[in-house]
Amino acid sequence: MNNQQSIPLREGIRKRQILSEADEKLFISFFRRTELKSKTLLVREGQICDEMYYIARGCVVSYQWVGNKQVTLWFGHEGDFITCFKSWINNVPSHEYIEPVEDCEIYLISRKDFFQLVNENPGIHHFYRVLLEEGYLYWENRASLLLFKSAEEKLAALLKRAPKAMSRYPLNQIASYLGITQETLSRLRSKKI
Amino acid sequence: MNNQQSIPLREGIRKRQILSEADEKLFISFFRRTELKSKTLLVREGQICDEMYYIARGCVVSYQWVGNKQVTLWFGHEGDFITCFKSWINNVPSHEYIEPVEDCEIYLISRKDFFQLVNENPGIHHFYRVLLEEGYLYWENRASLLLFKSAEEKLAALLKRAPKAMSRYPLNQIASYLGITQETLSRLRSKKI
DNA sequence: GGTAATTTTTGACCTAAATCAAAAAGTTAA
DNA sequence: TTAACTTTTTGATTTAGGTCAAAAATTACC
Repeated sequence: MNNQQSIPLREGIRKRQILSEADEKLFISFFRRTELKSKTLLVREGQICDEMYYIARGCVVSYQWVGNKQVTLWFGHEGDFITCFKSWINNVPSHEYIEPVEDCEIYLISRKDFFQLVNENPGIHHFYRVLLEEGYLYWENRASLLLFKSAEEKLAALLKRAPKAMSRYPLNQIASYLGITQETLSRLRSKKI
Repeated sequence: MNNQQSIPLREGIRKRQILSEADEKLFISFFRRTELKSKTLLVREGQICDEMYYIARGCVVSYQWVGNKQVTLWFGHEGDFITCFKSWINNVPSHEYIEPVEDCEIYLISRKDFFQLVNENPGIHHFYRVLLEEGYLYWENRASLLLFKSAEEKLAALLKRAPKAMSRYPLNQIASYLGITQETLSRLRSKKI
C-alpha cells in the first residue's frame, strides 16, 4: 500500500510500537484500505476470521446471539485494531459478528501475512505483543466490572472510557454490553439528568 | 537452576512452546524453585509484582477487596504461569492479592530477567506470546460467562473446566468468583444432588 | 411531508439472587 | 472430648433489575 495514503494506520501502529522506517513501510505495505457502509457485516458467526482490521474512521460493534437476544461483546472505534481473536488465534470458526455501526474507513491485513511478518520481524512481533497485552487488560477489566459493579457503576465506567458511546450506539447494544436490559438503561439515564 | 530438578517447569514451557534444547536450558536457568505454605501471600495489594510464578504443585487464589468483601479474580493451579498481569505489564502497584490455598511448589522468574530473555530470544518471545494469547482467551471467556449466564450456568461452566474446584477452594471464594453470594452457591449445590 | 418502521421511554408486575440472621456442621487446638 | 472458631446451610425477607406491554419519540422512506 502507498505510504502516503496510510497516515491513520501509521499513527495506530506508532501508538503501540515504534518501528524502524523500513519495518514500518514493510508492515504498512501489507495492509489494504477499504470503506464499509454501516451494517455491512465484517465478520459473521461460523466464518473463520482470517483478517485483522484497523479502524481509521467510524465505529463497529461485535455481538453474539444468545437465544433470541443480541449480546454486545465489545465496541471498536477510531484507532483500534480489531478481529475476532478467538477465531484469529485458534484458526477456528467465529462465534461472533462484527458489524459497522457507522460508515467506516478500514485497513485490513490477512492472518497469513500478519503472522509471517510477526515471525520474521522482531519489531512487528513486539507490536503484536503490545496488542495482546492491551486486549488482555481490556478483558480483565471488563470481567472485573461485570463481577462486582452495579448497573449504575458499569454505566459510569463505560461513559468515562467512551463518553460518546451513548450517541454512537443504539440503546440495546449499550445495555447488553453492560449486561443489563435496555429498559433498565433507559431508566438509569433518565434518573441521571 | 539445575535442569534435573525442573521437570514440571519444563513440561509447563513445552506445553506452550517448543524451544531448542539450548533455549530451554537457558530459560529454565533463570527460574528459582521455592515452596510456599498455604496462606503465605505471594503478592499483596500496593506492591509492584515483578515476578512470574509457575505452579508445579498446589493451588492459589487471586482476590481483591471491594468494600469489606473479598472478590475472587481467578484461581491458579498445577501447570499455570501466573502473575498480577496488570502490575507486570505496566510496572504499577498491584490491585490484587495472590495467596496459596494449598501448600505450593513454585518456580519463579524476575520481570527483569524475563523481559530481557523475551527481547533477546525469539523462541522465548514466542512463549510469552502464547501465554498472552492464553490469558486473553481466558478473560474474554470469563467476561462472556459473566455477561449472560445465570448463577447455575456459571457454576456448571466452572465445574466443567475445573471439576475439583469445589473441594479445593472454600465456598466464599468460589461464590465470589462466579459473582454470586455464598448462600446462593450453597443452595444451588444442595439443589443439584 | 406524511406514513411506516424503529428506537426509546414509561408503567405495572415478577423473580433471581441478595441480605440478614441464626442454626448446623466441620475443623482446630488445648 | 470439649471449647472455640470457622465454614456451610437453612430460613425469612428484601431488592435490583428483569419481563411484558403499551405509549411516545425518532428516524427512515415513498
